[in-house]
Amino acid sequence: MSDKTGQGARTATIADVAARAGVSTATVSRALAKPDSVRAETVALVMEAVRACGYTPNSSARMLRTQRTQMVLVVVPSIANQMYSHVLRGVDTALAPAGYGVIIGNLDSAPGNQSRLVELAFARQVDAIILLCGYIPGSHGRTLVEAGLPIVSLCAPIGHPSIPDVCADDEAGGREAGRFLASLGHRRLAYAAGPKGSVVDTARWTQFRAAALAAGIADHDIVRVEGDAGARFSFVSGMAAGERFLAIPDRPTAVFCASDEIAMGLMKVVRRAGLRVPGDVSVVGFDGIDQVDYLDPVLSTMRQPRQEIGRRGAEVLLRMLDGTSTPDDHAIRLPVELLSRESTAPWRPAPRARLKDVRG
Amino acid sequence: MSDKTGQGARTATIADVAARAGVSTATVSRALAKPDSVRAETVALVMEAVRACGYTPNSSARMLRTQRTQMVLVVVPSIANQMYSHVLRGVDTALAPAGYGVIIGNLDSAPGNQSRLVELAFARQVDAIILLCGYIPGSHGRTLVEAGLPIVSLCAPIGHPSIPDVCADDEAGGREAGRFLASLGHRRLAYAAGPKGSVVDTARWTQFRAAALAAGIADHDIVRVEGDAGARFSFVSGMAAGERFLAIPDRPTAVFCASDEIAMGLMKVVRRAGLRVPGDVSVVGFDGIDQVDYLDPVLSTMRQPRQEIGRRGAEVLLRMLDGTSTPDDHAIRLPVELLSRESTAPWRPAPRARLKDVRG
DNA sequence: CTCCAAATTGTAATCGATTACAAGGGCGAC
DNA sequence: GTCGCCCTTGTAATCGATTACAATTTGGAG
Repeated sequence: MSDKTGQGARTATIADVAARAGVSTATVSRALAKPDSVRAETVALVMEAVRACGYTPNSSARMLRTQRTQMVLVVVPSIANQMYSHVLRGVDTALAPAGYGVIIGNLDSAPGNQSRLVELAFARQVDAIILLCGYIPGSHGRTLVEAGLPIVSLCAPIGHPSIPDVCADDEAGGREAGRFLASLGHRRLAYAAGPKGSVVDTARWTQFRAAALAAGIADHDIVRVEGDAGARFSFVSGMAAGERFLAIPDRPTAVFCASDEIAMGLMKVVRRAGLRVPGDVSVVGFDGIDQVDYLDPVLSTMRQPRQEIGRRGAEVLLRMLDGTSTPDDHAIRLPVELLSRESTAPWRPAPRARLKDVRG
Repeated sequence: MSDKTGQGARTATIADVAARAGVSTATVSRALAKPDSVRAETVALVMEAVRACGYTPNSSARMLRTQRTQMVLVVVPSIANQMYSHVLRGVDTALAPAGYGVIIGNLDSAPGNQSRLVELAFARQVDAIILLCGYIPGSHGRTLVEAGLPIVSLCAPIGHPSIPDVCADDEAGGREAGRFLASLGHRRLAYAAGPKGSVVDTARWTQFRAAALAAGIADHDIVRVEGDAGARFSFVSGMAAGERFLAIPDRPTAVFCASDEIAMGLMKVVRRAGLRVPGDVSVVGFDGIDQVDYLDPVLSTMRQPRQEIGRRGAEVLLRMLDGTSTPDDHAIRLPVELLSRESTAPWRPAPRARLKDVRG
């Protein structure tokens, strides 16, 4: 009764396969890894035994022996953010053919999470790391860098000497947004800000402002509107920015937002207040997330090459892993694209006056 | 010159720690795993050595020895879908305290992905599996079930004898939607369908229809509008449904949609055609994803307890893992909640006539 | 026929932890 | 003083693969 024979469907090991095929475990391993080094008939024999046993090599054993896990840790601030899920897809499509899998480290899922990520790296459960969070996670005085694994940072530059950056050209994006709104005839502009001090926010804001100044707009006609400090680039932050925007005395006629979510929040608030988009105020977002297509009006935005960022970043990482990395990899900037859609319109001076004329 | 001393920052092993602390590796292992079984001073000694070496146990070695990876595979149809990212968070919050990590198997990131997932399970790289996809992935004639790991299915019931289901009460949701719209006075209803034949779609549709009939609405006044077959519960499918809805001769005044994304697509199309929501047509979605808050009007919807589904599912799985599972776990249905917001309104018979009266 | 290189396969060490079992030491009871 | 038990620690086997090295076979050249 306590006999376990025949009940525990114990997984087959390489020894089982070897026994069945009448060869040594070394031969089985070779037949699977490099069939060319084994006689064709033997390979066939082994394959047959593999099939018969339903054998799949145990990955823990392989990892231990080879000292490689074929896994990459990807640290994302929030998995619910569309932006990151597209970057992730790009990462995956580049990594999969090279035999690497992805472990997602989601920062927003649990507070104590940071230390779990660090553990993962130090326990050698991954071979390399991709950061989408713009900083280097750490805990208990250790940071991810000290694990000594190859790291690249995507979407937000870190500027660490040993960590290549791959991201969209935020400076160009800000500049282009400034030029675009100015070219539509707007003379008073606002910037709905992201988290103050973040590299990304700074890049977009300074260049936006610079472009506006260059287009002849007065310094005091370019106002920076803060959002909700804690809420980063989110929708709720955009609503807060919207409230502040409405309170500006001589209200700007166009807003450049640090993200699409911010733009959505802001649009919601200003439209509730009775303003028309783009009639009374033009809005431009940043990112190009899918949701902007669902809006009415469809949001004009600076599209980041999300999937491309992921793909390029993964390629850089693969080069670091096989030692063929070049200095060119260290800082890659990918172009953004202005999508002019329905939330922006040329500014007509004194539209109300004209309206009155029509009526009168 | 070929001397490697001092350059390769080789990761410390348990042997290094043991040597430094002047004890055996067994003692180090015990001091870390169950400190109570080791003299306090020895523990202190070991801890000091651990700190000095910067030691973290190698997880591959541990996995091999213990035959457990402390990892769970979660199969999701698309990581970009908000619905799933919230379920994932629920899963993670329940799994993390038990010492389990999550590996996300994203079905939409690569076509050949299915076989990678199966490999993962057979290679014993995970201890258990959570399915969010509503079916059992397989490849090369093997399915995930055959790996012999504990499995639970979330969000969409599979009905497999060895796989517990945890999902929202779709039947109740459909029923409640039907009752709600009827109670608002609507006498002609439409259902914007999800993928035909899927368990989820069937449950929502049949119960919606049943509730409408029970409320005295005629059978021919309840029309099912198909979306885009390939596009599942998505926005584009909703747009297709919207076109078909517009083409209905004696057009219904309210639509119940199989998902929020479908509702968004449909709303976009019908509003483009000049109809007002909720003035001309009321719309109810299903899921309760964040994006519906961003809409104008805010969408009325049946909210699924997303995070709760994930949490409960993970708890069931943990019970299967430690052998304390009960039959009650086999099929769990969580209640949905009707969120009545801005996209639904009572139906006023002949509103145009009344409008004329006011003017006349 | 002999000899050497190439091709093929086997033997056994190895990766780094966990843990069963053995062994040593301390202490109280008799 | 001796015995036995408990507490603590060490020795060595083990998990399941990969791979360096050795051994054997094969085939061709001379």
